[in-house]
Amino acid sequence: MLQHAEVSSSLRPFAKSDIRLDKRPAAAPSAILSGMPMTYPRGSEIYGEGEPFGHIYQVVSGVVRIAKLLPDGRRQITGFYLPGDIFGLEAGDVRHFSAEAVVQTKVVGFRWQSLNATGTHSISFFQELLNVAIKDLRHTQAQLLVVGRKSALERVAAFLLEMSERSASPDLVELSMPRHDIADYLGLTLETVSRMFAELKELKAIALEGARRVRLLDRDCLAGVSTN
Amino acid sequence: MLQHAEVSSSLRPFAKSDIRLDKRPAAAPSAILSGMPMTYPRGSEIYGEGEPFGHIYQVVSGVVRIAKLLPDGRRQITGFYLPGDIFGLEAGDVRHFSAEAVVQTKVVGFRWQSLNATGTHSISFFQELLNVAIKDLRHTQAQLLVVGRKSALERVAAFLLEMSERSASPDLVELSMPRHDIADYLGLTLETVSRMFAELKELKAIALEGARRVRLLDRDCLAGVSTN
DNA sequence: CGGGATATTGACTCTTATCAATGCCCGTGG
DNA sequence: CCACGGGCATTGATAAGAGTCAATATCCCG
Repeated sequence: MLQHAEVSSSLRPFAKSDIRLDKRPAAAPSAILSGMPMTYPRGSEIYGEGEPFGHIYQVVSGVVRIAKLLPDGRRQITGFYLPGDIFGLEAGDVRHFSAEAVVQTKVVGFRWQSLNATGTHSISFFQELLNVAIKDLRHTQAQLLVVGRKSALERVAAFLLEMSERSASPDLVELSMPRHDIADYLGLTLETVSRMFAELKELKAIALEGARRVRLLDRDCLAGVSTN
Repeated sequence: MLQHAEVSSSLRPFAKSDIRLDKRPAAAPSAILSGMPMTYPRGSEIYGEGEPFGHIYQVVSGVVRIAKLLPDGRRQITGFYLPGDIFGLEAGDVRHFSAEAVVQTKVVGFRWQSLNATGTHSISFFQELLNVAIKDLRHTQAQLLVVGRKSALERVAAFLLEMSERSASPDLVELSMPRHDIADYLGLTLETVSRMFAELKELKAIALEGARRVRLLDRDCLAGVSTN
């Protein structure tokens, strides 16, 4: 196996050797892409803002976050991508956002150039890709409503419901991301996120089984709090 | 002419007769769509959340806002669409957001069903549509950063720079939307928007020539305030 | 040009950010 | 197996920014 000896601690910068090109192609959870899988360690960058645009990706396992930074370090995460999700579409030739692995993550990447070459793919392929982009757009617009118009408690409740809907076990949600990432997704601070978790606990809407494992006790309460 | 006798005041609901189906097809500013133009009076709905998805549109003249409401009336505007812009793409068969004319607005609409019929259009048509969706996605992601992470003053400065870039006369920007719409686009209240305009005036970054006409005096100052 | 919508400004409140201290988990090594 | 250590999370006290309510002022829309 190409497995390297040591995975870095989360503070050391990642070397190229940390990113593993897997030997065998693996079937992706959903069918529209196949390609050479790559494995990224927790916290590593898949691509960065300003880099040339070359590939689009599908998550095989793990979680990816798409984010943008302001010069002073403030960060907004625009979305989390789970197994089966496609990310990395660009309209121009340069990346406008960065993509990072939240935990150790396997993705399959595909050269845009070859996908885009006329003759290689049918109209239905581009219709499918158009659908992916439109759904992503819809999600980002919905998130804009959450961030622009909801209170801190409503945002956290909405986040938990979103993660629950996308989870294999809707009543016991594994949050693979730290509080800081949740905060940067919701436009809050990590302290406020923590306080809102505590408040939802008092409302008996959730129970925490360790910081990253949330049991949803009262989905109706959560939905009411979230103001859908 | 099909012009109806009276256009409503902004509080009365719009009748179907308020929406004018123009007699002659008009060339759209950009080339990928052509169709029957429709004219909507100021404040009227082009489509509403929950309605079936039938058409996509291109703005010919005027301004369109895309918005979503919470049950209690809070509203988030996700974007303003100017002449040449395409809006109204959906992934499913139902509208997730509403579209309204900010001022009297002319659009051309196209049946999605016929656009989407195989054989009617080439791959490059769908590639072009994919580009439209991706650019819209990028814009919404950027707006999420503005709303999630910037201060009120930064948001208003960013808004003015955005409108300036999209304006025919970049130094004298015509804002066709009221303060309330700007607030709902930026995730603020109209009072705060008004105060931030006043603050930018004190900084000599802008001058107001009536509430809807903004002269940009110091673009560098605006860009500095906006923290790009 | 007239009047109702729209915008500005002010006083005060409240939510959330900030700064700071403590606690807890989990992985690591003895 | 347990103790240790370090990132991560929680909790508390205070401050700051934006919201709310309210009273004019101004502007455009017809």
